[in-house]
Amino acid sequence: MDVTGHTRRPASIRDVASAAGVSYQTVSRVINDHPSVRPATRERVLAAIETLGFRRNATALALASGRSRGVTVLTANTTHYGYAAILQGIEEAARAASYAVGIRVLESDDAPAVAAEVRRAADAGGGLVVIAYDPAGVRALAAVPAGLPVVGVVETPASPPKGDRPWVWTDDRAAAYEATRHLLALGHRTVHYITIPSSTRRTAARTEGWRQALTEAGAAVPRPLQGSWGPAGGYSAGLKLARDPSVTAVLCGNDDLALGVLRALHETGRRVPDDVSVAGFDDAPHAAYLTPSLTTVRLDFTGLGRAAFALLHGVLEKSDRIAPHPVSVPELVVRESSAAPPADR
Amino acid sequence: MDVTGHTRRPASIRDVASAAGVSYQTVSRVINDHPSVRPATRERVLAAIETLGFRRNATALALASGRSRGVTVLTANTTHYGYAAILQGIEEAARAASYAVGIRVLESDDAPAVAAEVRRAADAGGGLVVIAYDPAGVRALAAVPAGLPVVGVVETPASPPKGDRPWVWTDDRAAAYEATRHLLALGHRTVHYITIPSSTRRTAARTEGWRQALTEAGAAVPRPLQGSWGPAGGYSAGLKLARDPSVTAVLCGNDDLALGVLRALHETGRRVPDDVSVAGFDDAPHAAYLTPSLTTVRLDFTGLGRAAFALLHGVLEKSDRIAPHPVSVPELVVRESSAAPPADR
DNA sequence: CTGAAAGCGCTTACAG
DNA sequence: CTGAAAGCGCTTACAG
Repeated sequence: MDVTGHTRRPASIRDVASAAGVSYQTVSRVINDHPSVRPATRERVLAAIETLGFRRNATALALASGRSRGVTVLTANTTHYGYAAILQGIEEAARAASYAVGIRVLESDDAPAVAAEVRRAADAGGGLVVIAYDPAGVRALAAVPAGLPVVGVVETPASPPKGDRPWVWTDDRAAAYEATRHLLALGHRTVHYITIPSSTRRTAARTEGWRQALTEAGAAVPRPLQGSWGPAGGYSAGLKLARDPSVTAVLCGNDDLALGVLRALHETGRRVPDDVSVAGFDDAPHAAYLTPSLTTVRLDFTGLGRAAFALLHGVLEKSDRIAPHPVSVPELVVRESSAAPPADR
Repeated sequence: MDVTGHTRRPASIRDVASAAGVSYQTVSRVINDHPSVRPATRERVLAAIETLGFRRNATALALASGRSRGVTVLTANTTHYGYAAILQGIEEAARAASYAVGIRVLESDDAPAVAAEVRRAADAGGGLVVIAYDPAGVRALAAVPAGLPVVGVVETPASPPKGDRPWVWTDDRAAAYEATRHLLALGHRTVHYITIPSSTRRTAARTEGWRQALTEAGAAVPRPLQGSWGPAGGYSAGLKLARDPSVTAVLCGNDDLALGVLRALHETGRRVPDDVSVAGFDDAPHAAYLTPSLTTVRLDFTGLGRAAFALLHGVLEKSDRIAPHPVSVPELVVRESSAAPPADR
């Protein structure tokens, strides 16, 4: 110790051992809650740990034991609402389980670049959670080498995942189905759809749900418009739709797209919901405060993140029964932006 | 190798050494770009690395060398725009420097809980970036033990930081001053202010800038209203202000607060900007797409995150000259939500 | 230019 | 119940 009270080098189990008058193996037993330690010995060790301010070196633990109590999240984005909320859920659950969480952004969706990022993520040790909502993420999930513990956060898959590589998802099909049904029930002849950027699969679950609702109602199925993740994409898609006077209802892949659509409709003089109804996905924090407030489908991304970590935790700890982590069902939230079409008024 | 082509245990430097017919120290020299290795030897080692798919074990590297090429970000939040953008900037810069980034959320601002989180963050090894925009963050920054490399992302400080514990910040005072001046120049008699949650200092820089602009103009200085980080706080503060017919200009601590204020004014029948002007801070992605589009002050949080990492990198690598990382100056962006007050029309 | 030794701070068998 | 040994995969001096 120097005069400031800080040890130059943190105390190791050997320091604790000599302070407590035991061998360092005994210290190891105490900090690992090994049963076969005499209570008196344990007390002495605990006291030495306290006075020396000992903290077990996580790096040495990882090297010696071969496990690292860490998750790395691989994602193409950290700021869009869905991604950010998933990350929040993962961090929450990881912290509760005393896991460290790392984050690595996939800047490119170029296959070799993605593969390199996956390798670097694996270098951290521990498990992986890959957010596979976009081409980069989908590629990353596919590029994870066998034997590496990984959970994918995916769009609703066409077929269930393999047992050792679990996935989590929200019920995208049901979400889109509900939202479309809501708009049709208001009297709209059809519902136009602006998508978030698609991952690899042409028949995304949301598109399916939307199409199914239209088909069941005998409504025409317009061609979906490709949007982006942010308001700008909704704005430009909205300008296109605004030129078509037959458009009376627009479903948007997320609330930020919807925000852009609202703006585009405003600028082109189409009133919402009087002339056009708009609905989104997510129920992001701002959805309720827009004017008009936004009809949307609430998706529990934070819960999804928690579930992803719980699954990963299960495979890492090889617990027999992985606790089923239900992700809440998408819930339609009707607000001001949806109403009957002009013809019905 | 088994039939699937995956080694059970990853190749170590000893495996590479025996494959290349050299000692493992030589392998260590090659992977560390040590100059004194004969080119022919280097080639053989490189070839063995390639064929065995060797990757240096980061954990062992950290344990043996005592440095870990990692940053842990300590923050009370990961989803609000400013926090998320800072995190994005840190990750970007860290990835470019081949650093791993960890994230740990401060759920409580209770002093012992914060101290515990700081200790756990330190356990990861490497450096720390603490986002000190709120009580939890401010406490965390103060609780970082001496000797641990740390950079604080802070509100504009009253006095400059110590040399070995650098801070970064945006010019909050100038930002608030500019926004307030803009509103006064439009003819408003005064500007009401809704704050984001204050950290410890009563006289936050933004409040100072706002007050200074008012005082210089000889305007009355109303009592600031306490908001939150999200739209809900802006909404309730906005309802209060809407009851006062003398309120014609409102400055909001961030764009999400402004969104809530817009909603409150709409619900109470006060038109923006005809009756009341509203301005925010941040220029978040949605600000330009709101109706009315939002006058705001653009703050470069991503650049701030990059700068924070650059500073940390400097102290970790003990480079003599820490590259000055300029954070761009706040920039007023005038949009539809601000105009002359009703009296002047 | 290259190799043999010691050690980073732990854990995991193996003794007693 | 407790201790002595070997080892996790590297790096850092120290030899030659």
